[in-house]
Amino acid sequence: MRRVLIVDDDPKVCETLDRYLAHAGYATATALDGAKALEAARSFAPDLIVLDLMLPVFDGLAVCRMLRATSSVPIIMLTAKSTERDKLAGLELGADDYLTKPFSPRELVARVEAVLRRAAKQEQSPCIVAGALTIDPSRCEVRVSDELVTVTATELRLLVTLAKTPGRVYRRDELARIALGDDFEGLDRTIDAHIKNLRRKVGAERIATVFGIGYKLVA
Amino acid sequence: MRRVLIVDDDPKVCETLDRYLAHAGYATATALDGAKALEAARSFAPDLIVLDLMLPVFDGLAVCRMLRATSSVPIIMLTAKSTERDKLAGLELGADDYLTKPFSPRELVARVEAVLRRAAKQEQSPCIVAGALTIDPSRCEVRVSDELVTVTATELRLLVTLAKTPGRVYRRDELARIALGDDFEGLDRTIDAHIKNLRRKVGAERIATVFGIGYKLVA
DNA sequence: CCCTACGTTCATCACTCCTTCACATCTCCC
DNA sequence: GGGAGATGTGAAGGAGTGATGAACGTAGGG
Repeated sequence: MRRVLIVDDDPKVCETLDRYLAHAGYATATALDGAKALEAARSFAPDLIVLDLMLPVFDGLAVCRMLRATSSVPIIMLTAKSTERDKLAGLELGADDYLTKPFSPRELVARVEAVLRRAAKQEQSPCIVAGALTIDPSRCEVRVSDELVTVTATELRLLVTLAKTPGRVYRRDELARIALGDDFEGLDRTIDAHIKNLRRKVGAERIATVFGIGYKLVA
Repeated sequence: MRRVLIVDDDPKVCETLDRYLAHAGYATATALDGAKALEAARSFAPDLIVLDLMLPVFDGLAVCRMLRATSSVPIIMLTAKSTERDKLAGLELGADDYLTKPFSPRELVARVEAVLRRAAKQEQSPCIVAGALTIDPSRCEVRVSDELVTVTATELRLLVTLAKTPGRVYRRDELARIALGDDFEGLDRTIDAHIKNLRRKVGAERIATVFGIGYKLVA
């Protein structure tokens, strides 16, 4: 369940938004001023923050700036001022969206969903890129110069290990421990077999043998 | 035909609005106080509610709040007070629009149509499209190249999960947690059974098995 | 109350792919 | 260049994984 932190100095507004978001299936927390907001951002670890511009202690812009210093959590700013200038200032500081009061809570829910959807799309790219190789563990896919090749789960783990530090030499027992599990009891030659299969799929020239030691990915 | 519930403590106002809305082609019902309004909201199942702020038994804000706890039916608030503050309170509580008395009945009809148009637009948008698949969770419908297929609630949740990020591989336990609930204690093989049924309905080629890991929707 | 639809489980079959082996090939060192 | 050891490779076996149809239990509706 996605978590939303609501920051507004008006308890009534907090309560209303809280109820709407909870009803829409979100886990929620509220904070009434900037200091509490920063604390809650740490302790509650929200997936998204709804942040009012006018706040006691620290104002919304300050909170936004401080959050952005350490985190990239999506932020939706609420503001009573509707001039272009304010919109710009909010967006420049890293808000993902903003809403001008008054607004219907339903619209907020829609924005929250839109922003989370956008964020989720961005987040799904912990692809490992090494030369012509692009490895996407979350999709279990490997691309060689944009050509899609299918690899098995074991081959993928092996390739990811090698690709995280291209050029570094891994001994067979290291590779076995990482790709086949700490408790692997088989022969080192098993790794050879997997390397053979990987070479056939990604191109033999990309995986180098270091005689007497192990294998490495060519940089 | 769209259904509109009119809530006002003044029978004359009710009658006037009723006549105008009926003439504009709406099915109507009226309620004279907050309690009757809540009951009518259940029994009449309106597509939209016109709600006066000043009411006996429960006032308009209370009614709005109670309705919103369980429903997202569009609400237009009527009020004699015209200060910004009241506008804010109404919108924050979930009204979709508001009208300050006195107003012309014709204007109300226009607002009703605008709000219903907006609501219709929002409602039809959460379709998830992935390749030839179109999934409409709110209608529990799935289309495969415009061919309508019926799926069960569980199959739908499973398909929605997969379709939100096509290509991403989901482990069985992830799918079970999302589609069957956090507290699901059953076997992973249950997912297999649902996947089998889904494949039969949407086409086996659209759901790929990732050996040793789980399933994914082909992009 | 029965019936239907659905979710879950089980047993069985089919398949993938990990592992091993045997032999060929290569590297290094003498 | 020759030998010993290390690595490459194709094939085969088998453990583990997935697919499938049927059976069971249950909840909801007529």
